[in-house]
Amino acid sequence: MASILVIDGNDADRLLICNILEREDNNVSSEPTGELAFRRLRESGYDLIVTELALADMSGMDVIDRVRNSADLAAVRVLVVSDSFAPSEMAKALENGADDYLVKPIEPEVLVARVNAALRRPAATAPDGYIRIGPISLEKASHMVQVGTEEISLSPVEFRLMTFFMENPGRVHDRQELLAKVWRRKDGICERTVDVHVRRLRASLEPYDCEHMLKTIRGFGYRFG
Amino acid sequence: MASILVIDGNDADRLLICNILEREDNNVSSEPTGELAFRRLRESGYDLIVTELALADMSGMDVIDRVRNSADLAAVRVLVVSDSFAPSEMAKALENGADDYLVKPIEPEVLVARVNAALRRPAATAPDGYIRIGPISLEKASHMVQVGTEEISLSPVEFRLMTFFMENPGRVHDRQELLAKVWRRKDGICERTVDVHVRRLRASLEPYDCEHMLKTIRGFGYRFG
DNA sequence: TAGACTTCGTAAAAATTTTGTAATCTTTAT
DNA sequence: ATAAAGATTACAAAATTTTTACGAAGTCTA
Repeated sequence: MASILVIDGNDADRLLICNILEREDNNVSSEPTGELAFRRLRESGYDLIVTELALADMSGMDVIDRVRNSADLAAVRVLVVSDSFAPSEMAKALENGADDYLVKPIEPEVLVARVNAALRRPAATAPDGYIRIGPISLEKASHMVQVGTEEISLSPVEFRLMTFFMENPGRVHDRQELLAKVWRRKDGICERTVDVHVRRLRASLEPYDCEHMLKTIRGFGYRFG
Repeated sequence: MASILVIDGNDADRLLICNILEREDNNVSSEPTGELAFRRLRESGYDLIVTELALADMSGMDVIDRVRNSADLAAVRVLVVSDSFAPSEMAKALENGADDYLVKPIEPEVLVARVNAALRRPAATAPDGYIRIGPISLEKASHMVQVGTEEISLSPVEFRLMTFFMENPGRVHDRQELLAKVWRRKDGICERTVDVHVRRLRASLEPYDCEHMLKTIRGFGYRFG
């Protein structure tokens, strides 16, 4: 179940969109204007925003910009809905960082498919590579990992492993996959090595009671999140 | 500059797509059939594939599946192009892991915008394998089973058994069938073992009053749903 | 450049969980 | 009431993961 925020000044459209998404078991809220929407975004976390392009107080383009330029909203997907099918407008929205662009009238099946596709994709990381999951935040550029407000120091392999987990949270990764994606080699390293590094990562998280975020899925591998 | 592979049996369309993408400074190759395309994929790396849905030797859907199920092609984006605008077809393609779905005739500006957007985003992932029956939901990707809102933890065999039941609900399965499909062996294990595992599964569901979903069909086997 | 320190992969012991079976109750159908 | 089928329980072997330890290789510093 995903948290979705719908922004549309047109009451009928807004309700329609909300209804469709609620039927799919999502946690849906909605606002008619950009300002109200951002107030809501500040209060609680959302996975995805569906926004009309022509809002009363700002353009959907502004919504994209503000979301994409805010580090803690980097993971939020933005779907733009527009009355007009103008290729140049679509191009601009997508270039600015929208995840998709739909044209009204809304086809329920299409909306659902596009929303789910956007949600299924791994979360985009901000340009500076800032990722945040729960109390843990990681910045690729500065090679920094924080738990809560404290910085923890990780070795190179540990950092890459942590990055991989944070970029792909919530799914199981078997040891082979981790060796391939984190160690960048399919063979030559024994699988137990992964265990040891997971152990070391957990040890780093332990002082902050976060070691439970790295779960063992017996018989398969590990899952973070 | 991105490496792009265009797959389309229709020569005119294929050339058109190639032309549009080449104008954008991409490194474009093309093939008319799926087999030739995969031979090429094996030889050199690509960032993105644009494939027609109806190929001569395989469906575009097969292209998606093969790409998504191959670890070394995980980062490749797949854009599907189709003659027909059928919401259900689009939904299926996106669900299977396509990154986007375009409808012919191709609008150059739209194609370019969609391609660039797909390249900018992280690649879509293989389908989740999310199943939901009544209050129970199961997600293969995360290896997670929830009853209502609570996560329950299952052992490997229990998870496989649960998955099998949820993928084949409402049907009776005799013990031989379960041993063959869940245990992947026809012999060597006594039938009573199934009983024990069913018991364990029920025990996990019991706290949520869901054990009745796993019914005993006396003389035949078990049925879930 | 030597020495101190860190990191990394492996191996092996220890701890833990899983799993198949057998033995013993319970239930059901006739 | 009785036999057949299923449910429970307990248990020990097997499989898997965790933890510890260690030497080689790489880095940094003085």
